[in-house]
Amino acid sequence: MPELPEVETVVRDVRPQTVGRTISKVVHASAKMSDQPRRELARGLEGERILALDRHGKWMFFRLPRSMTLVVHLGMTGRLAIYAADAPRLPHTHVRLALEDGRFELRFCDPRRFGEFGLYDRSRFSARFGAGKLGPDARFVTKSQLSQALGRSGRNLKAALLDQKTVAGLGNIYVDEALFRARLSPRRRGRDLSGPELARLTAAIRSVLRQAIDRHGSSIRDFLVGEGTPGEYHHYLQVYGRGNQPCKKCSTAIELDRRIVSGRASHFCPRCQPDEP
DNA sequence: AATGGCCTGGTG
DNA sequence: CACCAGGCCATT
Repeated sequence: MPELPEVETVVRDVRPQTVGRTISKVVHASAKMSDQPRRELARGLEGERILALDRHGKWMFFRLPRSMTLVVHLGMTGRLAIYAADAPRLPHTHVRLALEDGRFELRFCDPRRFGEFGLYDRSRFSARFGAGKLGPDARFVTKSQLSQALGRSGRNLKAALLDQKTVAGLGNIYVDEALFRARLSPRRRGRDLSGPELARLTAAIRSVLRQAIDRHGSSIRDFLVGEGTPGEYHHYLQVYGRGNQPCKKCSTAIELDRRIVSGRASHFCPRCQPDEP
């Protein structure tokens, strides 16, 4: 569930407390979380200064010296935050990194373990995240980038936009919200969109993400930031999670369809988002 | 391009 | 007890 706005919220929370600081000790790293044992993480991280924290889509990249990168993905249930070293630990806290004199720790907690916490060198990083692996970041995607990515796709919009190679950062919530705002059916094919429709989709993606970031993301289920402050954007969702409820624009019942992308719930207004242009 | 598996907490 | 949440990768 953490999508781009939630990850951006975490980045803004964690960045001032990590960038420029040194990782003094890998206090704990659970074996089940990654294929890298604690001693391997310790060898790569201890004594290193965090040079920058970047985000691309839902991925977080802590830049370290010598082209090393600490990669963090929150999966569905991941949480990343700074805590006092003596603060009680959440269940399923898989990694704890002591910073500077050890009074504070960066902790990674992930009950469902869909997330990732791993150290990459330059070659492993580019093999995984290099050219063509991730699409442009959704926050500032342009119409021409979307046109490039969708222009020849025979898949429907819902599937194409969920694919991180098309555009990076959208998940089930914000795809449904962006399509509603763009008045496009999730069943439409990418290659069938007109110029004005592509422009609408571009603007919808950017504006829904900007507004969600302004509200610190959506806190449905278990997403919380830092000390546990919830985001507020779930109060502004127009279609996600509103199956059978009236559309906020036209009062038609919002549809919930699991066949558009199998296994995924798609929420949309059949009147505001018609299948034919 | 479509599907299954990973994983576990919460709900009916 | 069955099922659902779902991002991402591997497989078909």
